Order: sequence, then structure tokens, then C-alpha cells
Amino acid sequence: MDLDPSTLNRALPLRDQIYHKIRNLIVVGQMKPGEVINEVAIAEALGVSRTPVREAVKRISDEGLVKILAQTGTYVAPISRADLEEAYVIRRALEMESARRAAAKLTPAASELLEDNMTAHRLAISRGRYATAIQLDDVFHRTIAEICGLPMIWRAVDISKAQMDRGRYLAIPRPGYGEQTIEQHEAILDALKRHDAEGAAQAMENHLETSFRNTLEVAADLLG
Amino acid sequence: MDLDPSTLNRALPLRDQIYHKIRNLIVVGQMKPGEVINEVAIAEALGVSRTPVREAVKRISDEGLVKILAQTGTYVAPISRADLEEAYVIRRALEMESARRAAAKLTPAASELLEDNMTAHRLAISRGRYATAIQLDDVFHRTIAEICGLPMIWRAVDISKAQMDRGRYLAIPRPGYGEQTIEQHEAILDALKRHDAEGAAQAMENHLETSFRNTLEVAADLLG
DNA sequence: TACCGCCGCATTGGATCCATTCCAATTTAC
DNA sequence: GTAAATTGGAATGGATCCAATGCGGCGGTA
Repeated sequence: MDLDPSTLNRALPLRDQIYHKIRNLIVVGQMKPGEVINEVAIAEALGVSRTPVREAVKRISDEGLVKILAQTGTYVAPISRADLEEAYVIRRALEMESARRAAAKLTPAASELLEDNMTAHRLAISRGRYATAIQLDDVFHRTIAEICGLPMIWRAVDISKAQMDRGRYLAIPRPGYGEQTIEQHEAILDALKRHDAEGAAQAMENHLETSFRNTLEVAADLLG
Repeated sequence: MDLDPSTLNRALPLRDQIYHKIRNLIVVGQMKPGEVINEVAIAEALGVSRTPVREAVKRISDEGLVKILAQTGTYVAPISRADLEEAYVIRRALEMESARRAAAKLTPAASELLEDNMTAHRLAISRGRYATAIQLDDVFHRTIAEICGLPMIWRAVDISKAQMDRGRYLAIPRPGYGEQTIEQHEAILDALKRHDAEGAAQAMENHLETSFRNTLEVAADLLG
């Protein structure tokens, strides 16, 4: 995911493609907090005009990942402890609700999707592929949101999650954290299979709290 | 809130002002579902160029209130039952969490704010001022979100709430609904004063469910 | 009379140009 | 030597112009 012109499909709206590109660069830490975002430079690198870049950056700004200062400059937003906590609270509330609904609606096909995800996740952890593991963790949560049949809920979670993900990508996780994630995903899936809504919600809460605490630890030094 | 050029402050970003204007027109039902949104016409009416109007409409589109079809037109989104239900689920999850936190953090000053709001709310209901009552209901909820000290949570609620508000503004409420709202707000405030987090959350859930059911009833005929 | 195809108009998407304003560096005055 | 003022560069905000495309109307033909 680079700023390479050849990755753009001119038949699709450029602003959406550029939005995903830049947002991803920020979330995975390739653009760091405080770094300058120059619309003209990005436009030139991508071989497009400022217009789609502007609209993409504006949208990312609406989500709180960049700060636009008129007539001054645009910067990647700092990672603040307050933002992290708020994102966690929102995400927890929404994903606990997702888990409850998914427990009621879990189908064999969806169950299999989650099983396959966990198989891949275990492999990634055992091989030490942390970036892949984060992506698979992401897919696990998104799959649950899709099972519960509320597409907007995942968009809301995704926006909150971005803050936490920035912290995660910036540091190697604690030893054993990957295995712990697997165990907690298993607990969630078990509850879902039992159609135990409250159990799934509790397992989800437990998992998210662990994830949040870990993020705070590994990101402690770069909190502004 | 009209499309009057004199209401614009040229020193502030136009796109934000225009965003609030258009969004409000849609939420209060002055622009109805399916209605055409012509960027050029709005720009001319406001005495500005298409650029800030475009960015405002794009943002409203990201929130799901309008549908942009390339090379065809832009339309106010229909009110669908699925969207309403999803908005309700998200709002309920977030506002129950707001209520829990507010119960722990309620100060005398904040309590007074809520009391004053309810006094004004009672007056509006007794005088039959429904639009005012809706706005005061809105302030009550926003105040609770502010008490709990998580600014982003209200933004997320506000986006979800917009769908429900569209239904509310389009119809006269059932007789007695206003009084019921007052009673439920009292129940929420009582729990907050007792610092009873779970009680406040339950009272909030009860209130939101009533509001949701009422919205479904009055908006039943205009659901696409 | 009905259906198929072509052409023009309206609308959004993108590119480019101009205006405004903030920041920083340099210069000048004390 | 220091501090303040001024000036120039650079960035975003806004305006205007061009391109692409979907839709509707019109006409011709079967």
C-alpha cells in the first residue's frame, strides 16, 4: 500500500481509493503522529490533482486521524491517552452488542469462517508474523459484526478501532500476547456456538480489555 | 436555518457551515426522502462556489443521509426500517454506556443543568411546541454525554440519531408521548442522582426503546 | 402504433487557477 | 547584541473550467 500511481483504478472514484491508502499509512504507523501531510506532494506522487486528495484527507480528518490547520498545514494527529480510552469505550459498547446479536444468529457457515480465521491466526502467531496476526484479528471482529447483520456498526467500530490500531502497529507485542488473543477468540467463538449472548458479550469485553491494556503498555512512551 | 447567504461567516470554513445547514434541512424534514439535491443550485442560493457545497454533501453522504450517484444526481436517502433499527441499536449501546459513566461523574452543576432542561421541556410539552420539545430532548441526551466526559461518543450517537430524528420530525407524536418522555427523563435523572449506574442504563434503555417504537409507528407509512 | 437507437442535456468527478493567511527567516533599529 | 517588524514562501480554502457518463426525449423504422 504505497503512493504508487499504478495502484489507482481510474474508473473508480479516486477520493475513495486515496482515502483508504492514506488512512492505512497512518494506521500502520508508516506516517507517524505529528508528521506533515502535504496535499500537493501526495497528489503529485499519485499523479492526480489536489481535489481527490483533499476530499480523502478531509474525510480522515472527520474521523480524527489528522488535524487540518487552515493556511498552515495538515498533520497526522497525535495518539492521546484520552482518545485511546474513548475509542476503547465506544468500541467495547458496540462490539459487546455485536457479540450478543451474533450469538443469536450464528450459522454453521459463519462458524466455519471463524474457525478458518483462527487456524490462520494460530499459524501467524506461531511464525511470529505480527502484522498478519493483527489483520487476522481484525477479520475475526469484522466477521462477527457481519454475522450480526448490522453493517453500520462495523463502520463505527472501525473508526474507533483506528486509534487503538495505531498503537498496536507501532510496537512489538508482549511475549505471550498472541497466544492470549487466540485463547480469548476461542472463548468468544465457544459462547457464540452455544448461542450464549451474555457469555459472548462478556468474553468480548474481556478480550477487548486485554487488548486495550496491552495497547496502553506498548504505546505508553509515545502518548502525547 | 435557511439557504440564506447572509447567514454565512466568510471567516470560517464554508464547508462546515454548509454541512450543518443541509444536514439540518434533511433531519427536520424540510428536504424529504428522494428529493433531488442539486449542488449547483445550492451553491448559487448560498452565493458560493460548488467546492464547499460538494464537500459538505460528501460528508453527509458518508453519514448515510444522502445518496450520490455519479453522473446522475444526488438524492436525500430514503428512511428504511433496516437503517432505523441499526441506528437504534448503535444509539442504545452508546447511550447506555454514557448513562453508566454519567452516574459516576454527576456533579451538582450538571444535575442543575438537567433539571433546568426538564423544566423547559415540561413547558414546551404543555404548550404543544413539539419542535422545541424535540430539541430539548436532544439537549438532555447531549448533556448526559458531556457529563460522562467522552466527546466522541456524542458525535457517534448524533450520526445514528439523525435517522430516528427524521422520522420524528415528519409526524405529530401520539397523544401522551410528550408526557411519557418527561417521566422517563425523570427516571434517568433520579438514577443519575443516586449514582446508580445500572439503574441509569436501564432507564435509558427503556426510554430509547419507547422512543424507537414511537418513531416506527409515526413513520410507518413513509418507510421505503 | 410500438420499439429501438441516437443525440443532447444535466450532473457529478477531477484538474487547475486564484485568494487568503500563517509561519519563519531576515533585516533593521535601538 | 537583541528584539521587533516586515517580507516572502508555502499551505489550505475557494472558484472556475473541463471530462465523463447516465438519462430522457425525439425520430425513424418495422
